[in-house]
Amino acid sequence: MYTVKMSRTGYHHGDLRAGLLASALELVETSGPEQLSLRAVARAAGVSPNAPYNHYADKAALLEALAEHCFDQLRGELAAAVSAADPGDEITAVATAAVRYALGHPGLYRLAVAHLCSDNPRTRAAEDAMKAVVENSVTAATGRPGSAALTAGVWALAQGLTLLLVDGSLKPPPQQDVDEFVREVVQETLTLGRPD
Amino acid sequence: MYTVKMSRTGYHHGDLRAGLLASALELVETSGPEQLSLRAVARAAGVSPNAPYNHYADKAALLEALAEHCFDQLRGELAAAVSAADPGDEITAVATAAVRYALGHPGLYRLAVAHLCSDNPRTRAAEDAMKAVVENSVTAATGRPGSAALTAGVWALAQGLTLLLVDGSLKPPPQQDVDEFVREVVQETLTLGRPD
DNA sequence: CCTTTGTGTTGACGCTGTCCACATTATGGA
DNA sequence: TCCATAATGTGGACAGCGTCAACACAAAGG
Repeated sequence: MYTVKMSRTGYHHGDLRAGLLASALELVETSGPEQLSLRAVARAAGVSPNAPYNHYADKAALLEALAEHCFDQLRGELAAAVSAADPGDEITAVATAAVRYALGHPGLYRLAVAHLCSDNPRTRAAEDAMKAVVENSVTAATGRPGSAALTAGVWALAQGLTLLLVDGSLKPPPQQDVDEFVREVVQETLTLGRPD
Repeated sequence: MYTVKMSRTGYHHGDLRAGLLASALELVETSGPEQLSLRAVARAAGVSPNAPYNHYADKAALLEALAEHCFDQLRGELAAAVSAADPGDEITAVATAAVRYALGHPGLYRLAVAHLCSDNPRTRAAEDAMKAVVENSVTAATGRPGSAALTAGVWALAQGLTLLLVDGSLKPPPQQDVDEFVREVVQETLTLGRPD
C-alpha cells in the first residue's frame, strides 16, 4: 500500500509525518473514526505518545490532514469518473464514483464528513476542488454552463446519497447492485420521475 | 422551554432521565457535539458523575436518545410543512423545513447525523418515520405514488443540502434568503435545469 | 416496622489530549 | 573537523473522560 521512507535509525523515524498519516488511515478503518486516538496512532507508528506533536499541532490537525487526504482522493476519483463517462452520463458517473469511494473507505469518509465544520483553509480548498469537478460534470451533461443552484443540488444529492448509504440508513433493494441503484435514484430524481 | 417536574428532595432528583436529556440538549448547542461529555451533562443537571448510569446504560445510550429526539422533532416539522404546503409544492416544502430545523439546532443535528450509523431500533424507527413523510410529499407533489428510488433521491437531496448548509460547506449567495436558495436548488435539480 | 428496590454518591481505574523538561540526532557555519 | 543550534523523539505529569464497584439514602409495600 504505502512504501514510506522507512529509515528508522533507532531514534529518529525518517518520515514520521507520513507514517502517522498512514497509521491513522489504517486505524480509522479498522477501529472506526470515533475510536481514533492520537496515542493509538503514535503506538501504531511505533513511536512515543508525544512524538506526533512535532508534526501536527494537536489531534484536530491530524484529523484535518486525514480529511484533506480524503477529499483529495475523492476529487481524483470523481474527476476520473467524469472524464471516463459516456457523454450525457456525467452526473450519474460522479454520484456513482462518490458512493463507491465512500463505501470503500467508510471510516475515513465518516471522519471527513464529521469534521466538515472546521474552517481549515486547506480542507476548504480540497472541498472547493471537488465542487468544481461536480460543476464540470453538470455542464458536460447538460451541454450548457450549469447554474450555481443546479451544481449545488447535484452536489447535495451525491453527498446525501453517499452519507445515507455509508451508514446503512438507505439500502439498495436486494438483488440490485449499488451502482445500478445509485444510477436509478439519480436519474429519477433529476427528472422528477418523468421518463426522459 | 422545558418545565421538568423539578421536585428535587435534596437527594432524589424527581425526573433525572428527562433532566439529563434537557441538559444535554442545551449543552450540545452551546458547546458543540464533540465536547459533549457525560460528566458535563451530569454536572449541568446538578448531579454526580455516575447518576446518569441509573437511567442510561452508557454514554452511547444518551446520544441515541438525543438522536431519537432530534428525528422525532424533525419528522413533526416535516409533516407539518407538507400538509401546509401549496399543492405541488410539497417537495420544496420538506426540503426547506429540514434545512430550517437543522439550522435552528445545528449541534443536535450534527450529533444525530454523526451517530446515524448506530443500529438502535428506536432510532431506526424514527428515521423510517421521517422517510415516510418524505414519501408522502413525493406522491402529493407528483400526483402518483412515488417510486422507492425517487423517494430515496428526494430524501438524499434534502439531507445532503441540509448537511452542507449546516456546516457552512455551502452558502446561499448574498442577499438571497436561505429558504429561497433551497427552493431554487430543489426545483432546478428536480428538473435538471429545464424550465418546468 | 422493616425489608426490598430504586436512585444518587464516593472512590478508583485506565485511557485520553496536552504541557513540560530532557535526551538524542541531524545540520551547517567556523 | 568541531561545535552550536535546530529538529526530532522520550519520559513524566496533570486534568478530564467513561466506567466499574461499593456504599448511602429514600421510597414503597408487605
